[in-house]
Amino acid sequence: MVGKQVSRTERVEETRRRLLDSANALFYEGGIRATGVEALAEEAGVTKMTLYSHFSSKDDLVVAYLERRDRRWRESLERRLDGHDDPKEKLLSVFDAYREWLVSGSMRGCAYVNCAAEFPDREHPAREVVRRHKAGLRRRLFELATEAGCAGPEGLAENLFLLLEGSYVTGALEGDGAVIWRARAVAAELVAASVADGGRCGA
Amino acid sequence: MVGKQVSRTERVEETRRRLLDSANALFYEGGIRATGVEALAEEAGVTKMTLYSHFSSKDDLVVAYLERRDRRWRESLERRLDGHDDPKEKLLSVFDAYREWLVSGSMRGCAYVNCAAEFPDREHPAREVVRRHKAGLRRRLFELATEAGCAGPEGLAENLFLLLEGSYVTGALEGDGAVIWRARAVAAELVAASVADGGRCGA
DNA sequence: ATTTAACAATACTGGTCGGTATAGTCAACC
DNA sequence: GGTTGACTATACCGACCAGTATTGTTAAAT
Repeated sequence: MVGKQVSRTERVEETRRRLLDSANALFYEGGIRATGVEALAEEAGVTKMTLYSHFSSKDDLVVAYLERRDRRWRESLERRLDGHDDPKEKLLSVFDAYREWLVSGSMRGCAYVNCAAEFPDREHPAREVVRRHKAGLRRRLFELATEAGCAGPEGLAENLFLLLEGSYVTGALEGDGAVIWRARAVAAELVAASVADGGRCGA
Repeated sequence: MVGKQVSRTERVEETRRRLLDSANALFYEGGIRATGVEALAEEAGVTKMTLYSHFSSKDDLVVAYLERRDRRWRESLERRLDGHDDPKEKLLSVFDAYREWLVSGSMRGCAYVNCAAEFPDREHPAREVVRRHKAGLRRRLFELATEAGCAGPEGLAENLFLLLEGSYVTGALEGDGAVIWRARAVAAELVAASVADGGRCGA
């Protein structure tokens, strides 16, 4: 019946984690601009003052939210990739990961595309996170395409990237992740062509 | 030196047009939520009261803005299509139209995707316009694919749709429309394959 | 020439926003 | 066991928001 001793830093980290959890839920589902700091704090079970003792401003929290979401997405993707041996399957399983990521959430689409829609200013700190996220995905696709022995891996990676973006956005708009399967099928054709004919396909 | 006589209905239509012009500029460039009705009215050179005599609410204006933008996009697209005879070129020129539409504006991306990002509620009246817009593009692609004699025109149209969405979003994020050319190149491969092998490509 | 209606000008409502100030509570820490 | 600091509670700030009410003014319509 004795409550476990909790250190101060543990408490701080726990509070910060809850705040970021709330940000992830409310910012993603309801939009960033539409979500007030008051609602954020309440969802996290803390007061606004506590929020501002962890983050210097709402923008600061927005950046932290996007960065953590990016980190979690990468981890989720890598776990998925680890489940495959064939490099071509790995490459295509990115589509499966995206579909599951979309369907398992509230189907609000790409947090980074949404963020760009809400913050037109390209110099906004959040937009830098958006660029990093997209660059990260592109790089990973390029690595996977290279490992799969695809000819013209940059071009192929770029084409797969476009299919991912298009199907993710569309899936979100319609509330149906099935369209990502279609994109995957097209991607499979592109990958096959890239292996077969020396990368003539759009490279 | 005699000012031209202007009828009352002409004046009303002119005012409404200016309001919609302002909405098109400010909503698109700065985002809908971030743009206040006061700023809208000022940009149009009228007062807020006048705005509310033309539109019953901001949402009402948002819907009108999206609908007019959709109408104009369709007209612009059809003009582009009329410049081509070969049905396969017509199909691919949709990509050119999209690229020019993106580059000629303020590179803020798809107004409908942005709208969906700003209004999470799928029942919001603006979201209905978004659905109509996307459905319209899909239908047109299907018609063009059919006219081009592509096998499996529904599947091909869907694939081209995904490439358009992906490249348009990406072009907007990066502020560079060139990526749409890449999507066009992939689309050309898909179209060629669809004509050649009876629609095996992702259909 | 009178009526009518689209407009300007302005002030206002009630609400929400991001962010701050102040005072007090409680448990980990040394 | 006293000190520290993470936290609560609450009130507040100025700014902005969507939308309304009121009172002109002007020019087309009749």
